[in-house]
Amino acid sequence: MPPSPTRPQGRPSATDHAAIEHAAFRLFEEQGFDNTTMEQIADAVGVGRRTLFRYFPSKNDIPWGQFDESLRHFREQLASQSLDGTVADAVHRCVVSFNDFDPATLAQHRTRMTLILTTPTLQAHSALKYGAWRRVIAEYVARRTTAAPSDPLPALVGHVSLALAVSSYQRWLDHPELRLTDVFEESMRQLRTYLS
Amino acid sequence: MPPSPTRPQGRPSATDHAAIEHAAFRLFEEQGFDNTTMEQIADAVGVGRRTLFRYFPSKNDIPWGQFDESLRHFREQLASQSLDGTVADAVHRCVVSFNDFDPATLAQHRTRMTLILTTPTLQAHSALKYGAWRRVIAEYVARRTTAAPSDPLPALVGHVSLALAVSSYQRWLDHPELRLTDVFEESMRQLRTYLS
DNA sequence: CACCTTAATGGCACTCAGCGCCATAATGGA
DNA sequence: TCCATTATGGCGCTGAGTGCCATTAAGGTG
Repeated sequence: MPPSPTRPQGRPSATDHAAIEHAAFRLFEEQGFDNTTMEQIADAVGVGRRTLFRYFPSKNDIPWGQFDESLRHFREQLASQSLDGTVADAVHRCVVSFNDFDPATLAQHRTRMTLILTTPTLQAHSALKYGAWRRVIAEYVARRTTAAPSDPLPALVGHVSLALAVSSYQRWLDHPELRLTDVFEESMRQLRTYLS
Repeated sequence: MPPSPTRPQGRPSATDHAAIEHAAFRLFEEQGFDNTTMEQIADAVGVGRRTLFRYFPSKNDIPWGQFDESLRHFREQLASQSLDGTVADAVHRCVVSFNDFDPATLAQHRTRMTLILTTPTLQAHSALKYGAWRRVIAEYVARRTTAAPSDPLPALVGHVSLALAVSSYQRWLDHPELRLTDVFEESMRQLRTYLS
């Protein structure tokens, strides 16, 4: 027997993250995020409201999809950076690559980010998501600089990297003709110019 | 008759922002922010729950006090900057001065910021407050650089200034012996070093 | 086939933030 | 005394989120 994708045991799942996301985004687009209730999403998926909360800890987390898992990749990519260049270059490379999406999924990503960046409720929630992202960077910088725990640099780099990323995204959403990674590079250049 | 502080007319207020803040902070400290209900605060103030929502649009806004009003000062101070220096210097000066508090109110300010920066619920809500703060900076930069509305620099400067401010605050909260304005300066120096 | 274990579902009831509605209270003025 | 003005606060509702628990749908074992 081939060790088939073992269905462990127990009652099979009635849905999955992708199906919920799909139904939810359709409703968000039709009625807006705040006007869509978890009950409506549950009905659209064909599942109980209670079950939704087992897949996403909150309604605000639905637009973020598998963000938390993607942080693991981000962490690993940072860890595998060569130690030759500067810390700033390594961080910048990984931040850009973290946001370099397959053209096939780009449209979906644009929809996602538009929702997140234009809905106040989600703007607020994103602070928590961003916090986890910043922490990944801060941990890397701390390791690379063998900084004391109280060294302010790691946290600062996390915050500034986020600042660059979010303002790049805002520009990218306004200008669909630009490539996201190019916008990142341009923002970085602008910041360097501004500060000198 | 001296034009006495005209009490306009109508039923007098039963409380004010300061009294609510005071009662709320006491409860937040005793039980934590999330475990404190609006009803408890209302009882402590001696006022109806419904009335609280006329003074603060949400529970999350209570720790921010009169932040929205202070943005007006911030805007005016930026507007009154000399045009001699660089935009970066003007922004930096105003950001530092915005966070230069009277020693008498410093302890209160530290309590406030500790609460905001360590409570996840409030971290999330702060994104909305920060957004308004960033907009003030972005508007100033746009004016000073006569930027096209699509110019990315104003938004970028807003984001990066915020990044500096928040990481400075985190450091200041960890190190009570430091002066907040000094921490700002140090963060700015560190950023310049990091990027060059 | 009956039975057990495992794991997911989903209903129910509850708390709490927030909001719309509106009757009521407390003031100054005519 | 009556009126206009303005704040209060009670009531009832919606909707997110949670704890609890009975139920369902598998796989495995004798």
